[in-house]
Amino acid sequence: MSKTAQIFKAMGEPTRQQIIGLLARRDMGVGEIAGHFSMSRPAVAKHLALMRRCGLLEMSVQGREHIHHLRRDKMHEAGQWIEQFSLFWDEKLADLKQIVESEHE
Amino acid sequence: MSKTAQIFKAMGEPTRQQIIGLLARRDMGVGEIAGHFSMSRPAVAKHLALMRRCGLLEMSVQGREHIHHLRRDKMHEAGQWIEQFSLFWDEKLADLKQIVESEHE
DNA sequence: TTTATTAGAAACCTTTTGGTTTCATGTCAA
DNA sequence: TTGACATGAAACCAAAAGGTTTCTAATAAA
Repeated sequence: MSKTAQIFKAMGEPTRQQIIGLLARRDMGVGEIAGHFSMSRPAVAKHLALMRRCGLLEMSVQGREHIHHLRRDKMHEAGQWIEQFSLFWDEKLADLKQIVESEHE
Repeated sequence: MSKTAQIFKAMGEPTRQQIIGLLARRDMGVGEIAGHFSMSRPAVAKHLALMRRCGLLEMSVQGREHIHHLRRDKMHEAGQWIEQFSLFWDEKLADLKQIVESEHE
């Protein structure tokens, strides 16, 4: 599976989207993150592990806390995959069409 | 599940990413799309149905063919969800910090 | 009006996913 | 050093996902 597919899969789940929302504000340990959800801490920990595996999160051990940090650059990478297919190229192709047509005037 | 989560889930699977790649070039019927894969046509049809349900694809019946069309605007919408958390805000917050600090000079 | 083509629907199967509980480990603090 | 705290790991479970085959329904073409 491609790198972007993994990141999209990571972002395509409500709990993980909320985790992104939390970590966008500031870095947090596993316990604090889990505190925002009604599910068990191990459940949240598994989401974090998945997000780490695809590079979306980074972890640093500080004493007994495992601080998680959002890799915004990885999110941006996924965003660029989208833009590759997005409206952008429609416009570029329309421009190109115009250029080619104007050459025949 | 949020709209964007559904779209990310749709884009977070290799086969569906390839389908996006195909439909980015031109609209296609189910059979032609399935022709690009080694799996059965019903399997591909199920992927298409999922992508339609979340609004990523649009279908129009032309005779006995069901033509599928990529909704680039929906992709772009998902892209905007990403940018909301992306590098953008880091810069904005840095700017804001500078403004606040300069007011105390 | 048969026959071939194009596709959706249903039933079924296996693997993955998202959750649980329980247990083990490392770290801080009394 | 003993106990409380923060976390990971493992075993387990139900539901969802991704695939298959078979059957049915339209439409086009002979």
